[in-house]
Amino acid sequence: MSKGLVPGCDRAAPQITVESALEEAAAGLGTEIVRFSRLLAAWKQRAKTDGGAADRVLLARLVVGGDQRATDLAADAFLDLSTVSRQVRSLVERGLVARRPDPEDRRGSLLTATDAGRAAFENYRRQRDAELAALLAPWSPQDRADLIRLLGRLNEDMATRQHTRLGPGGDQGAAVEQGEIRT
Amino acid sequence: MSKGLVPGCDRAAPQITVESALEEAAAGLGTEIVRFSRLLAAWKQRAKTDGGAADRVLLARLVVGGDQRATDLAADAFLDLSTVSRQVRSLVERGLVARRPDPEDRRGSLLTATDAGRAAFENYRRQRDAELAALLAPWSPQDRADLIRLLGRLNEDMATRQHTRLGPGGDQGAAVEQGEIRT
DNA sequence: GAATAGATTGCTTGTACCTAGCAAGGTTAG
DNA sequence: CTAACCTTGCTAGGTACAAGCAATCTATTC
Repeated sequence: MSKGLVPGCDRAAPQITVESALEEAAAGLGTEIVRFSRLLAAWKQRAKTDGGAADRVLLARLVVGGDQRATDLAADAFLDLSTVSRQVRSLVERGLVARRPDPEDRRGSLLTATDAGRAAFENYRRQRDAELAALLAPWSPQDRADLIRLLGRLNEDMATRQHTRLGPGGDQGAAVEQGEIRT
Repeated sequence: MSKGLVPGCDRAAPQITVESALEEAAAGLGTEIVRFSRLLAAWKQRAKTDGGAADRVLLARLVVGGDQRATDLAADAFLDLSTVSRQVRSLVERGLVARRPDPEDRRGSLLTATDAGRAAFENYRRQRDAELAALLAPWSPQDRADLIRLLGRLNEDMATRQHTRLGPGGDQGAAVEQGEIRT
């Protein structure tokens, strides 16, 4: 298609090829993402009985990321602060998370995963990883590595867009470089 | 896990290396999947205002998969039939889906996407793909293709496990052969 | 330098909505 | 009659938005 360089439209031909390839890729990725989303929902539903569900993400952030304030958790998980507040209360009531006064700011508190919380998280993660390992077992090491790398990059890019949309939220690892969004 | 793991060889290292590599990959993938899940939820939340939310999946199935009964939709989406029933009612009330008596079984009805439903779905998909295209624009064609391919394979494997887990009486056949379908 | 009014930040609570499953019903088919 | 298909009532969970309280910061004034 892009070979015939007709004098009248030679400029547009390569452009169109590149763009249509991009659109095709976007459509394909969209298909896979929707499908993946459905599968994830079903998986969550199935794994709901053996413990809480949504607050696991917050617990995980506390275990692997260290003590944090609720605001940081909310920004990290793309959740409203009020939602995090409730989830944290539930976690505290179940003894998985403890509140501790922030020595630097007595308005809020620092959240810590208790030993029980760490154990619960490890238990959950072990089971999850076992299932994933069974899934990945027949894969080639190359494919495994590629999937993780590319999904990681997709996450990075999506998070950047999300944060850009929501404004500057707390962020720990990824240096999001967007201009100041004052006003 | 407890496979052969033959000791005594001059180098048992490769076995161990293989297993630990698999576990490491599973852990890495788990991390990325959890993160991706949160990002997807946030994205859905943000896109909630411009139309329905969850019933889009059912509408999509009807558009790309043709007329179906509610039971088939439920099996395909891993949802309870009652949930599908309600969502279908909503879709019908909004004029996106029409009921039509099944000529072969008057107990239920066949569901069809109306023209408005098709238009709504196309509109949604166009917008979704535009966002994804913007996201993928800086990617190399190789990375794009790889991500789609690997995510597709992950979906295949997960769907297989899901179906086998739900038992053979469930919904075999519906979600298996959707080669060219784009949802 | 101290006091303090106003703005900002951190979190909680009230409310409403959406999604989902389970259980109990109707209705039709075989 | 029994089984298949669908609907409806109830319940539960997760989430956002708005409103509000408490602690801190900033700036102005004396």
